[in-house]
Amino acid sequence: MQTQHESKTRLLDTAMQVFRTKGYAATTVDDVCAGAGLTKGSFFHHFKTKEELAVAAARHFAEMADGLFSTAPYRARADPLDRLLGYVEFRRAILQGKLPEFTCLLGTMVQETYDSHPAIRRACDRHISEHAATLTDDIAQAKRLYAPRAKWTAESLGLYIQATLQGAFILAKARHGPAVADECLGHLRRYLELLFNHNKRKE
Amino acid sequence: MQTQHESKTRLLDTAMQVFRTKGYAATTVDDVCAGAGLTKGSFFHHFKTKEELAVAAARHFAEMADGLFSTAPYRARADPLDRLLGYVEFRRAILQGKLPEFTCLLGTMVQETYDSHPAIRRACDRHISEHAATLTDDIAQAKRLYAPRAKWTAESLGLYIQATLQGAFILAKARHGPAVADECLGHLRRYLELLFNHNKRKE
DNA sequence: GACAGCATACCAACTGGTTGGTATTGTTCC
DNA sequence: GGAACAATACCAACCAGTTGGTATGCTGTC
Repeated sequence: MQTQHESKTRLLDTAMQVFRTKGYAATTVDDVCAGAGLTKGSFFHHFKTKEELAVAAARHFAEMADGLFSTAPYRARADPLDRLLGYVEFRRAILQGKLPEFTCLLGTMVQETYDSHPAIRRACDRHISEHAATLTDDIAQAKRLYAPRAKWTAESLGLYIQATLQGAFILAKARHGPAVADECLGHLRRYLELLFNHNKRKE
Repeated sequence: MQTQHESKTRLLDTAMQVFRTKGYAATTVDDVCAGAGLTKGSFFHHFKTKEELAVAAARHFAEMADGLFSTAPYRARADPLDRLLGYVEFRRAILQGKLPEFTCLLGTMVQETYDSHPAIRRACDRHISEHAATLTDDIAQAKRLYAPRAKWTAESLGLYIQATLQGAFILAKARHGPAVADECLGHLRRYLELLFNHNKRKE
């Protein structure tokens, strides 16, 4: 009962890590098996194909991220804009770890697979969109309070934030370090502050 | 004389296209050969390894992009901020084509190779940074004119613009269409307008 | 201008190793 | 005893790179 779940979870954890380091195509099933300390026989008992593993890993990653952000301290703040800015700062704080630890599995995989593996593309799309959607409530509330007449939608801003994060990760990979990403998130924060008239707030 | 250059260019053009569609690891040397209408013998005459092809393709891509942007009509505008906003709008206009036509080879390749192929990572890093640097002059001039006291640097804003573009491409791939990317660039434009007090300009 | 000498461009067939996936046989837990 | 899980052994397809060779120039010399 536990072993079954544990083995599958171990495969998914390893897959997440290896996919984020080498990408989908370059990671072999053996890589994942070795990382999880299992053999191929076990692997193909849990997953029909490598593609199925990728789809499951995308879901696994999304669940992990969901747990991380929904319980983060900034979530307790009263003001919706504070929560939104808290999200960005929390993202910045995470940048301290190693590259494969803070980058996004979904963005990494969808780049290679969007044309050749529709199932993976769909999984990545759904989970990115769902994560972006976790921001829309706060954005909508903040908009009502601080920028009620603005023309943009809460949904599009949520996606823009995701895009900036994904792009920041790419630059961090290119530079082999998180410093650029931190600077990018600084600009993102400034954009949000300008959008919501952060300076004039509460005066 | 002509044949030699033409074959190599054809290999590079094909590589650019296939890499952008399937990523680095998933494209085979045979893919590139078939696309270029050549054989492996010819391929390995021009490139020692597949990795060397990737590095050359990155350079090829950067040269192509350089030609495209340096001759674009918006470059002729007198005001530096107009040129900067022109760049963003030009990027939006390009989104009309198919996905492998407007996405960035450098961002795509570096995601998969940053940890396993240092030479490719370095090439991508250099060409992304160089492209970002083509914006810094305009940004610095615009800053002097419209936001002289701002704390951010021209260089970091250029990189932020690149990050946003890269992220917009990822979302476009996930959604299998450029609409999201267009919305993202709308936000990016708004950020630039807010940063440079675009509304109050020339008053 | 013709011919030797040489480098470049290209090709078809092959190789050794890898990879996703399968078949079969235990093993463990209820 | 049977269902879930895991290990070993194996395979056919694939892939980066090699080999050995041909064709096409280009250069200098007489």
